[in-house]
Amino acid sequence: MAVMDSAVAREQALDAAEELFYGRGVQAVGMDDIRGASGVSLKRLYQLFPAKEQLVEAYLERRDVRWRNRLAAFVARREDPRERILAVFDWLEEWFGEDGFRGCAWINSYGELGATSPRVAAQVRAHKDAFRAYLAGLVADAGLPGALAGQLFLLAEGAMVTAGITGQTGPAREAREAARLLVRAG
Amino acid sequence: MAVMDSAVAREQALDAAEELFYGRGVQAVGMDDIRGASGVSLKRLYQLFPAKEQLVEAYLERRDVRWRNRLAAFVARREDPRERILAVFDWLEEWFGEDGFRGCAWINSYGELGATSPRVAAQVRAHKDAFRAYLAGLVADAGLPGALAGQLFLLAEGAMVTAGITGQTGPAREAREAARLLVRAG
DNA sequence: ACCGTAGGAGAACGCTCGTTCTCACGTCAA
DNA sequence: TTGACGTGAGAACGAGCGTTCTCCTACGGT
Repeated sequence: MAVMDSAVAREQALDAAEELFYGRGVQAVGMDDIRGASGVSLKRLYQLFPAKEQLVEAYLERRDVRWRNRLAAFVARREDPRERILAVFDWLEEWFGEDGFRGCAWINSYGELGATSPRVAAQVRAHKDAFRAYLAGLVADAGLPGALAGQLFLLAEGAMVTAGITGQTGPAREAREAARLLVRAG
Repeated sequence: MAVMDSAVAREQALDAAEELFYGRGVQAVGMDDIRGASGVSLKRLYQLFPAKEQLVEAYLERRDVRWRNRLAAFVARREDPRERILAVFDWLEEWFGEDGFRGCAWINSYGELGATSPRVAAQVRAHKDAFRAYLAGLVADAGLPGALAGQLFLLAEGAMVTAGITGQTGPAREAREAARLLVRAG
């Protein structure tokens, strides 16, 4: 492969890392697999990410930004504050239906590495906190009681985990219906 | 260690497997760790479980039986059918508060091995199906609409995952409150 | 044109770990 | 007593993989 700008190589490495780590699990993917899929040489990889764990962290961080941006962009298309809350679950359904969907990357990573890598565990907690805070914002904007946010969060987490395990999109609709009832009750 | 009955050795191996696999993750625990913690020699271990994957399967299967029995025994103490539904979440709170709680063993195992071990993935699905069916039974006994079972299931899964990641018991109470509202609405 | 440097390909190193093998010992049947 | 057998302790084997090193090529500045 020809000489390549560092920023480009970094993105290609992260593209490969995301596809492989998410699809097969972190531990099942070697640095050599990343090289093969990205075309970035091992030497370059280790210049950009001095150890595999740092590549994992960078993968989770980039995915976190993208994931939350995609969600927020989808939700922002709705006007009504209560509709926005339900739109979260509509977006989950879209996500669950994508090719290669294999559950929540953070939940999976936590199961794989949470017990052995404090840094990954902290990143998972940060991601989930950010998602919960986002939901709390939507709930506040709709003038609904704060306790609702935690309940919606649990529904969304349950849907992610269940969709990941079963490979079906149905959990998103079930969660949406439960959310609708809770919003109405709130 | 003295000569040991096979059944006893098997239980000791599974005791060690459960403690270590659950506490540290499957991949972070070697067969030698199992030997050290159980006192069962490697030769014996491989007689009882011809490969590590079979030890993992036996661990998940024994834990599945015990987990569901514990839950059912706790719930059965309540008389009122609707109270029984809420008791599921009371039991979750107890479970989350136990020493060494580190989330749902099946969700964690799925994150770790779901992509690489079809047998483990199938066991996770079977466990979750059984839990969902149990909830559906409680819902039917209470004369509530069947759709409620899926919603309660998602709340419970969300609570497990969130309690595992945060190490707190609060998600059980949040899920219980949401369940109470959904039961009342149903 | 020439040299210093960066980069790519891939071999090599060292460690971990699943699995098997060796060997010595104790037990029990004949 | 003897010898076949099962067992425990632990060495050994072989593969996988994170990480580093070697060697060679190509390019950029002077």
